[in-house]
Amino acid sequence: MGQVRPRRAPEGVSLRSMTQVAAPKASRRTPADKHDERRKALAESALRTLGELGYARASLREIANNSEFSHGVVHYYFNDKLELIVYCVRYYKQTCVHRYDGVVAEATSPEDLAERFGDKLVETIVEEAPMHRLWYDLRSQSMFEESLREAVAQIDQSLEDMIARVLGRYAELAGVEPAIASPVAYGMFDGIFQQALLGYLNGRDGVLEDLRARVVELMPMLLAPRA
Amino acid sequence: MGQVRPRRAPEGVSLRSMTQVAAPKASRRTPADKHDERRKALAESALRTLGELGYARASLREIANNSEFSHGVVHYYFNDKLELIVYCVRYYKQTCVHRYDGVVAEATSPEDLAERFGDKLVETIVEEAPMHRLWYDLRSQSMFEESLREAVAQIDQSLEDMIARVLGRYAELAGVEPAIASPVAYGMFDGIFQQALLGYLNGRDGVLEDLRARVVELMPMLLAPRA
DNA sequence: CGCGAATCTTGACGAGTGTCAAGATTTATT
DNA sequence: AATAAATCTTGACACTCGTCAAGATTCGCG
Repeated sequence: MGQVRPRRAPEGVSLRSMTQVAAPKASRRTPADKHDERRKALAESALRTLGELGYARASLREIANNSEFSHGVVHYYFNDKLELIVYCVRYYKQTCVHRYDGVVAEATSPEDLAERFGDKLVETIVEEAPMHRLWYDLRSQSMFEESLREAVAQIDQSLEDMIARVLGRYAELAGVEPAIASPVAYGMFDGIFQQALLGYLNGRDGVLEDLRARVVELMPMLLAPRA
Repeated sequence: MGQVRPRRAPEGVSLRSMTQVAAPKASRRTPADKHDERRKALAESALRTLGELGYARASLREIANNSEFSHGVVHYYFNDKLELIVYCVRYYKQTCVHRYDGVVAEATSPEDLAERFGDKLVETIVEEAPMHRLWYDLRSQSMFEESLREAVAQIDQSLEDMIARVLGRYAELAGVEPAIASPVAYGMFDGIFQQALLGYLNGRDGVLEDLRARVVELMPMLLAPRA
């Protein structure tokens, strides 16, 4: 009786599926890969609904309705709602972490980097506002829900690392050291980004231009004075 | 049929109850004041539960259970759950806005002000962490729930004004102008405060000392260089 | 094809939710 | 003290939720 279901990922996201977006072509399609692909497809579909309604208001039925699946299938691929949502946000945040890799690689001067960085920040607000508010929703929920904290802490760390790469390259191009440690830089940028996101969702005019200008204005202040 | 209940505050919080904490002693106790006092008592009680469980998980029954009221009375003083919660957060945030008035008034030097400010920030995390996470919860929810945005925007504005007073006095004591506009300053401080709050709730060591140090380190960077 | 495993659908269960109304109780007023 | 208004309790209604299990369907391999 019971225990009908086959093996499941023991917890969270399998290592392979998190560290590698595209499956290697070596083995054409193992059943384990199929399972992971299905999870991703479900996650991508769920992300739309989650980004629209947020964590608390997005029911599993609503998520399933806006997808090609039925509401029961969720429990086939995820142990519970929390695991689904953590998987979704992790899956999405994977791309966030590398959003500015091009900026870091291609910038030719400090000023150039600052402007490209500001542009990208504005761009992602316009194109992915629902995803970002979902992330802030999840992070806020983690302040109440103990079981969310580990995943949130990991994502936060990877975002901090991303900011550290941007600021590090910026300082390198300027030939100086950053004046502040990366946690501080991340906290600051996250704060003004969140502020801009909220303003954007509120329909306030000028928030995007302001964000861009603030980033460009702020970056030079984060550099140590020349020796 | 229906419509049994007497007059209600048409929406949100009455002006008098928001702008004045203690009722004037002129009229000893008008029935309207009694009504407001009861709302405040209910709000204070609700804030405990809301700070513990957050917006979505705190049911009206749970809120009432942790108070001297029954669950039905909520709808006597508030039109719905949303109105109650907005009232609660507004009620609490009133005190936040003036938390640093003493710091601004008593500081004798820029360094003194920065240290007092850092101390106060640390203090409020330790003493009122549940209230702060409730605020961040509500603000995140406002990204999804249109009807929360006006209240959130007002509170955000009053917090920005508070930061502007702190930074303005700091610059005044230093004899220079601030290098950044107040929205930027608010965004930054809010970001690192939120970061510290999250770390504190995660039980990470050193977050409070870090917050204090970061504020003290950051403040001088927000001043324009001497002319 | 055939058979077992994997996948998916369907329907239900129980718990919990916001809301509301009818009546009990308290308070204020005359 | 009597009457009306204000306040509070109680219990219910209609609904949604996450979860789960039993059965249907599809898939993959011999």
